[in-house]
Amino acid sequence: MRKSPQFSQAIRAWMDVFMHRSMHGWSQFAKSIGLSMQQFGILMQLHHRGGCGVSGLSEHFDITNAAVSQLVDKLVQGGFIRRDEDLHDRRAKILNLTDKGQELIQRGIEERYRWVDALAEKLTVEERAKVSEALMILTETVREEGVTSR
Amino acid sequence: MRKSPQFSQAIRAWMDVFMHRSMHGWSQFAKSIGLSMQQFGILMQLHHRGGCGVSGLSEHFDITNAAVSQLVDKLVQGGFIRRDEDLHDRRAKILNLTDKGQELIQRGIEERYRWVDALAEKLTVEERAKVSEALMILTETVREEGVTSR
DNA sequence: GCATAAAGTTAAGCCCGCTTAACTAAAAAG
DNA sequence: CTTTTTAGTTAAGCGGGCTTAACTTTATGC
Repeated sequence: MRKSPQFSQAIRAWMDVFMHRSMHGWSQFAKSIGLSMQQFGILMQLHHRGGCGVSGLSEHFDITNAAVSQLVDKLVQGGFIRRDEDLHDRRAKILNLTDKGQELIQRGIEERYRWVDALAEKLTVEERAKVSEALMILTETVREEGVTSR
Repeated sequence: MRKSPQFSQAIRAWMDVFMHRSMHGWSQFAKSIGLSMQQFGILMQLHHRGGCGVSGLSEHFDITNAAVSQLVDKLVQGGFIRRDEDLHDRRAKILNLTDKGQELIQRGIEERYRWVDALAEKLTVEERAKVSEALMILTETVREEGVTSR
């Protein structure tokens, strides 16, 4: 327990506050546009892993291909995603966000950022600098080291 | 746009990484103990706003009292929460986590913290100090100012 | 080439969450 | 004291997500 209780304390407090806001915010947003969290989750996943097949999603969400296929169906009908052909494997489909899908996610992200920007305005210039540096450190560390924890 | 693009950049990058991990982690955890996200959400809400009535929850989640009542039913049957009497208003119930419920949430939170602790170990001592300070600043700001964003 | 495996879709069926509507019980308003 | 409001529950019914099972189409291994 010598690994800096202060650090643990700090990051846990922040997680509490942040998670709570974000989770609620996302689910409100999804509901506001008439999407379930699962459907929205698929859009999010496509947003930041880029196009992938049905199997990729079913693995990530730990549900069957059939389930994904059905969810995808609704999203295709809604015009949020496209089923593109895979040129190298004619069995496979590559799922991609349409422009409409992209814009939607972008809008959601912007909304989520708003309170954080409001937060920024309460900080002094130095505080902002400190926070920026710290978050960059964290983000880099996660990305580089790929802290899996799984 | 003069309000520090660097700050925005930093916090957005972190949000991306963090949100993704956390959302996924929570839903896996809920599923692993056989609870839906909605049910789990109720437990979470009770966990950190403390006991409250049915109406409080229905307002927060923006669903009807009937829906909450039914969800609560399952959680009561599962032994996660209790319907206590309100001494000042005999119509009302006060919903509280049981010990089992408390432990469950606590365990979930601990699991969520694990990857963040793993992350801490990749940092140098100075980095940890910087990050601690920054997160304390953020958390305090949110809590004090109550940045609502709503 | 032929058997087997893999990617995806479709349909039937189940459970779940949610809503509306009808109801009970208690508090507040007059 | 009666009327109206408020807190909560119950039941019927709808739509959604997920699974299993059966099927089509394309790749792969021998």
